[in-house]
Amino acid sequence: MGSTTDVESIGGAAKTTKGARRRAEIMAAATNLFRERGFRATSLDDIGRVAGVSGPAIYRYFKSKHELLSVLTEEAAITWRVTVDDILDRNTPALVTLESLIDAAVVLQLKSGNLRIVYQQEFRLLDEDDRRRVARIDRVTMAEWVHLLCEVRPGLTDEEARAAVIMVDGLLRSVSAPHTSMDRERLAAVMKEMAMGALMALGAPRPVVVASV
Amino acid sequence: MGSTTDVESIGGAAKTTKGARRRAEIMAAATNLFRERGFRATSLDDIGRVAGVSGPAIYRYFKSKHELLSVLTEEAAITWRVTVDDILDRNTPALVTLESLIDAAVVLQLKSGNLRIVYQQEFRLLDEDDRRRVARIDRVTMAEWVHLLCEVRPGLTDEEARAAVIMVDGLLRSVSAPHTSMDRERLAAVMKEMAMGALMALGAPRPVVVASV
DNA sequence: CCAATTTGTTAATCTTGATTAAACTATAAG
DNA sequence: CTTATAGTTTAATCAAGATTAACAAATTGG
Repeated sequence: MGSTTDVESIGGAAKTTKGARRRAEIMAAATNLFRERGFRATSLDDIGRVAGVSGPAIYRYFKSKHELLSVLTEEAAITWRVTVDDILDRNTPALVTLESLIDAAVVLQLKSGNLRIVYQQEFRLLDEDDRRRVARIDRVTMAEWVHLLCEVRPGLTDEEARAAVIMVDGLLRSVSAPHTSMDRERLAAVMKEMAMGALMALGAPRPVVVASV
Repeated sequence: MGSTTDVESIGGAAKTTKGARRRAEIMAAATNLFRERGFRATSLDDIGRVAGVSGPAIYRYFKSKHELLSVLTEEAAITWRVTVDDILDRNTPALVTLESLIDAAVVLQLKSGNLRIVYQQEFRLLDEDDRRRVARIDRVTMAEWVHLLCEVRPGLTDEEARAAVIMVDGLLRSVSAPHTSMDRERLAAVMKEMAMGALMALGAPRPVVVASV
């Protein structure tokens, strides 16, 4: 299946480099529009218009509007999964690993926040099969997080750790860079502080603050 | 404004008690369906079916499907605003007030999580006017939070505090009770710990944990 | 019990938007 | 230059679903 192609098609056309570029444009346009208006409120014509192509041309790249969504969500899930695996492979001490995960989550959120939000908000619209496939990817990622968190905060039950991970995910996901005038660095720092703060506060005695700044 | 009516109509029919009950059923059905499938993916027939009435009957209570959404989101915004105002009126010390706010947010999330999520996810589908109206309510609530947080964590800029509030909101909102097997009490405790932990970690020296449990 | 009003129902409309068809252009291999 | 193949376009389809219309049941004040 390998070739001179830039981006291997996950499930569409795009053999040539130009085709791959066009495909990417469509995905980018779709991501932003889905984010702004939602999947059902976005028409293929809308997507085409933004991607600089009009309407049904999208069918050259995706079997259906639905598949477009499916590819996007799968991409989001895989990206995150790969990132997590990568960090876990480093075999650093648990706390360090946890920090790395949060750093990575922050970076990803600031870089591809739109995709992540589309993933979260439109997941429910996937059909049974797609949902199952994507959920399977996520399940593994979640299990890793839970395991790690239980190591760092012994005393947490699995259920509690799972809830905690969901909440930290929600915390980070609620940030969209364009919404603030803060510079990226500062925003990233705040995100990390809060995420770590939330996790470390868990099941611990109320931490003693030595001094306030 | 009080009367023999159960629920004051914000903008529809429902003069009689029975009418009010029916109206409430429709709103409840809509809330749950919007939450599960999203506004556009939910048809009026779907809503009617769940509310025990069929299809276009809903027009007796709401001018349009759109108004139904608008009423729901406004209700969510107002409920939260009233709760916040109530707590602020107590004039307790800043830190206590902050804790009370979080307690209230947790309770509200566990009681009306669906409505809150619909509010967040479908806000973007409101038309200009509705959006503005609801946003105005929210702006005030947000300002109060930011003010309070700046008092508790001096050194934070307004922008930072605003981002922090958004993140804590995201943290809490990501919890849906049915998703976990934990009992309510425990879940609420975890939510509070994490929310407070996230906020208190902000702009503070890394807190020193005296002992882990 | 009766006319007015409120609630509902089912059978049209009408629009929007996904998907297909049919026909056309660019382009790369020969 | 010629042809097969991508890549596109515009003009049909077709279905779903929000409104509306035209009626019917029921509730209410008298």
